Order: sequence, then C-alpha cells, then structure tokens
Amino acid sequence: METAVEEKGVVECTAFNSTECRGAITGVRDALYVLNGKWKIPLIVALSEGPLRFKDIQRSLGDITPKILSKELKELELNEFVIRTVYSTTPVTVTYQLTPYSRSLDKVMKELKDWGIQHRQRIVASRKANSSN
Amino acid sequence: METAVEEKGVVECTAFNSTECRGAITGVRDALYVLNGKWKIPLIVALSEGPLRFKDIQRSLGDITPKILSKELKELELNEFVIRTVYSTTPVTVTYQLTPYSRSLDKVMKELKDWGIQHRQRIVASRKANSSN
DNA sequence: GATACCGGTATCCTTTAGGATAGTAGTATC
DNA sequence: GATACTACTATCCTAAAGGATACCGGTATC
Repeated sequence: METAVEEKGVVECTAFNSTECRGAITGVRDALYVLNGKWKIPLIVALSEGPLRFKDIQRSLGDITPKILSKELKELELNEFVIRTVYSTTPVTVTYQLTPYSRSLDKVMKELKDWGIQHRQRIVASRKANSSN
Repeated sequence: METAVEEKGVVECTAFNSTECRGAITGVRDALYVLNGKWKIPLIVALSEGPLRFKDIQRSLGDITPKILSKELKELELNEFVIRTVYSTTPVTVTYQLTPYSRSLDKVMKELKDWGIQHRQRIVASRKANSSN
C-alpha cells in the first residue's frame, strides 16, 4: 500500500468538473440504487432463464435465507423487475418471473458476468504464478 | 404487491439447475465481490477521465467523508484498479489514477451508466404521467 | 399419527457500512 | 501569531444489511 515518493511534477486534475463525468456518476449511482445489495443482481440472473418457484430460487442461490429472499423479491417486484404469480394448486404454487422491462438489464448483466469470469481466472492464474516461486 | 390467484397450470421450473445459469451467477457474484458497496463504481467512473487528487475526488463525489474515501481507495488499490502516487511538492500532492487493468471494466461501466440514465428518465416520465391524472 | 413439503413470517442477533466530528503534521500565507 | 490548505487518521456512533432459528397453516404421504 505504501508508495514511494516520486519527484515528477504535479498532474493537473481537471476531470472532476466535467459535466460528462458528473452525468456518468449520476447514472451509475441511479443504477446501483435499485440494484443495491448482495442479492438483486444474482437473483435477476437466476430468473433469466425462466420462471422459478420460491424454493427453487433458494436452491439456485445456495445460501440465501427465506427472510432475505422474500424481502429482495418484494423490492424487485416494486421496481418492476419481477412478477409474482400464484397458482391455486394443492399445495399452492408461486412463481417469480422477470418482466419485459428487466430485459433492459441484459447487457449490464452480460458484461458483469463476463468480467467476473475473467477476473476469477486472472486471480487463479496469479495465485498459480505465486505458488510456483 | 398482492397478486390475484391464477387458475392456470403450474409452470415448470428447471432453469435453476442449468450449469450455464450457475456459471453466470458465480460470475456476477465474483464481480460484485470486488465492486461491492456504494462507492467503488462511482469512484472508478470519477477517475476514468484522468488522475485526481484526494480532495478533488471528494468534491467530485459530493458527499463522501474522508474516512470512507480513504478506505475505498485502499481497497481499489489492493485489487489493482487504482495506483496511488505521491509527489513531493509543498504541500505534498497525492494523485489516484486507474490502472490499465481497470480499463477491462469499461464496458461494464458504460452499460451500467447507460442503464441508469434511461432508468431515471423512465421514472421521471412515469411520474409525469401520474401527476397529469 | 408422524413426517415432509411449500411459501413464506416472526424474532432475535451480529456484522458491516457508512457517517459526524475532531484532530494531526507540515507548510505557507496574511 | 492566527489562519488555511492537504491528505489523511482516530474515535464514536447509527442504521441497515444480512443471517440463524423457529414457526405457521395447509396438504400429502408413509
């Protein structure tokens, strides 16, 4: 974390008052506002292949408790990413599916997923390189 | 939030055991692991137009306290997204700039920003529609 | 009659994130 | 000598996120 002191000149710092940059910051903050927390994005990905039932979502995500899952699904419903449908079977069946609007997130999800996959590979590769010293 | 009970048949729910889907969930979770919290992504966006000094970043983000900013910058440094450089001017100057690796996030950032901007417009439009009733 | 499944709630608790406020060393300026 | 600036750190605190555990009514199965 400690960086050696450098003797070069000072870099000019003017980017912070660019309106373009400010708009970009607002943009990502707006996006993060509705996609906040640990679960929203994984949940949307889990539902992206088709409707799932409550228990199936739990199994899919592996370690989410029903309380948290319930809360997250409600928030996704409020933001029009998810539709909850109840079928009067016995016992009752409830499915959750993505709305058409949630599809506008497809590109975001794809880029995030691709980046995460390459990042993991990078970490693994650098670990191997270190252990072979 | 309450949905009427529907009388249709039960939808099959098999997507949760697709390996493709599981890989995607792991991918986004890996990405979110390093991009966690309220500030990492806005910080990267703020630095994306060039190096900035500590105070300039603060001004750019508007409402981040120095303690939080310091912590977030250290984490970004650990994950090789940011380089900290000290210039021995008087008073000392410290700049933060993105690494080449952080540029691999460009597409993610762009998609997130674009989505956030259109989402805000959508919200504003739907508010207008409601208030004109 | 005991157990299990479904779709959750209720209660309690811990952890983390994040913020408010103050202060620091060193220099420079008024 | 008082004040200001930079780049932080220290201390204290609150609020929110998240998790563990237990439980519920209804039904079906063994």
